[in-house]
Amino acid sequence: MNESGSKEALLESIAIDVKPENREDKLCPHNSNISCASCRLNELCLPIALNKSEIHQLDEIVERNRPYKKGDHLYRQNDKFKSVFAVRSGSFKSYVVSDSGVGRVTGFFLPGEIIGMDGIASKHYANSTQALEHSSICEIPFSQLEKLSHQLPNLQHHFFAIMGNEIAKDQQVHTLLSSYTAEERTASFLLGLSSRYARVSLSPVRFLLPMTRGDIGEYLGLTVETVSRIFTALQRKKLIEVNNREIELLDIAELRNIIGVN
Amino acid sequence: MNESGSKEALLESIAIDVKPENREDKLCPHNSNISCASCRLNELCLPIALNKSEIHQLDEIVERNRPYKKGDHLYRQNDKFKSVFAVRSGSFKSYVVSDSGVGRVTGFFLPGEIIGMDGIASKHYANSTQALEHSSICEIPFSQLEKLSHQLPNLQHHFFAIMGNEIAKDQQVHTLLSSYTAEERTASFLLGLSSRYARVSLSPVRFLLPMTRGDIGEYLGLTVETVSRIFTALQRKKLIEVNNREIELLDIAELRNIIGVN
DNA sequence: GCAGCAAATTAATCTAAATCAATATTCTGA
DNA sequence: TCAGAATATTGATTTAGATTAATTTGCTGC
Repeated sequence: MNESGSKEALLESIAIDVKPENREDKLCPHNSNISCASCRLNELCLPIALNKSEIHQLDEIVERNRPYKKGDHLYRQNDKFKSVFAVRSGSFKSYVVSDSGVGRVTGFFLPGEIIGMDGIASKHYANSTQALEHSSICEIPFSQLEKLSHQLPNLQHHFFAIMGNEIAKDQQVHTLLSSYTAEERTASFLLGLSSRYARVSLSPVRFLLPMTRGDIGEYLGLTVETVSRIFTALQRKKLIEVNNREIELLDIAELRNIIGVN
Repeated sequence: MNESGSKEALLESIAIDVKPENREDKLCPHNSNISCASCRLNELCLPIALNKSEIHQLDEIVERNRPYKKGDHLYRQNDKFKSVFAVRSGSFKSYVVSDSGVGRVTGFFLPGEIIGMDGIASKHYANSTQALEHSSICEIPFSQLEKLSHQLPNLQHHFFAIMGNEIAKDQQVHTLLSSYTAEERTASFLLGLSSRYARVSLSPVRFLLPMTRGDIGEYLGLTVETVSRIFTALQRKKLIEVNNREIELLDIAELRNIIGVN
């Protein structure tokens, strides 16, 4: 409820270039020769709470694939479940296509976040996931992750936490979709992105949207037109500054106010 | 689609046994002296995939609390996370109350289902959960479950699966809320309940709703009035028969058709 | 460098579901 | 057993956001 206030401190301290080419460099090179031990995301990705030797063991099972181009699929709906994935750089979206052909975006993934947990139970991925931009991934074969979790209580504990976090997050989205207005959804979405960027040491007030208005609309249960209109309205109210994919949050307090969090 | 006739009416309080001759079971479903090994839900609850001795170990850590009366809370939003819970009989709802006082239902739980996983990551429950009727619960202290999971790979594997299932399910709800009409949501909700009742060997075509129209509306992102109207409309179309809390699904194929699943 | 297409904006209508309002039914507890 | 409260239904009206349509902007590959 009101335990969300701690993010504020980060706001001014970090000012980071948003030009794509620099962003990638800063975040995580597409270079595959990095190890978990040296990865700058290791404080928020799987290695968190593991010690040196444990990280080394994790390292052994992680596969660092070639980079993915925009639009490349990590996996498709109904593919056999094999791995979960940690975003190393770039971003991804998950979506389902219904029989009627209408696609709906079910999630966006930024660096340090884990993709593919929806396939664990049924042994088949429940959605398709593709890169929104040039991106790189660490692939973690799930059976090996399970085996290793069994040896490393810290890893088991942490993976339970990651899954629990996903569940809690999904339930927040449930509330958002079942009771928020278009403006509230949009404000909440922008604030959510903001703190996720802050988490990877990028500016929480100025960032590039890796997804289209259409993607945002599908995710939030709105149409493209509505998303666009709300962006314009928020800009008119001086709460944000939009320039195509570039977003600046001008008044975070007031954005929070819109969704009733103070 | 029709359930085996040999199973007793486990939960007569919430569902109607269509075959009265099968009501030979004298065991009170709220009886606390049952063990996991003898629990009729053990094929779909935590003990699944465990062997005799493993089930015994699980049994050791399960606390079988006194029954809960309608309205009793299992826990409240922001309580310190301690346990997950398996529904033994009855039913529960989870809900969050926003600052503005508007409550939203985030989930319903039937026998054999696990409650409380939203608290694992943050160590505090993200919602409140209360009994919808006289119900009983198995409480599983999470730290002990973790410890035991570490000893029993089967249990670890299964709990990962339970969490993965929750994630997959939440994402289906995301799609439902972001793109389905009121009628589609309602049909999907009824079909969902139907298969969950089937899972515990209750009739998938005739059951009692343990929740109010208001609860359903909050869960589906609709108002009470809309839920009521849709029920009436579905009844007029001869797809269901409603009598206050009693529901009969008359044409499952056509209900499926509404949500585009054939 | 620009043709062609994808993405985004803006405006005018339309509509599904919300809101408002009144009544009916069912449950609960003294 | 009955009074009051909670729950449910039904109808009239309103409205937020969808739909339709047209235009503008940006981006990609030749």
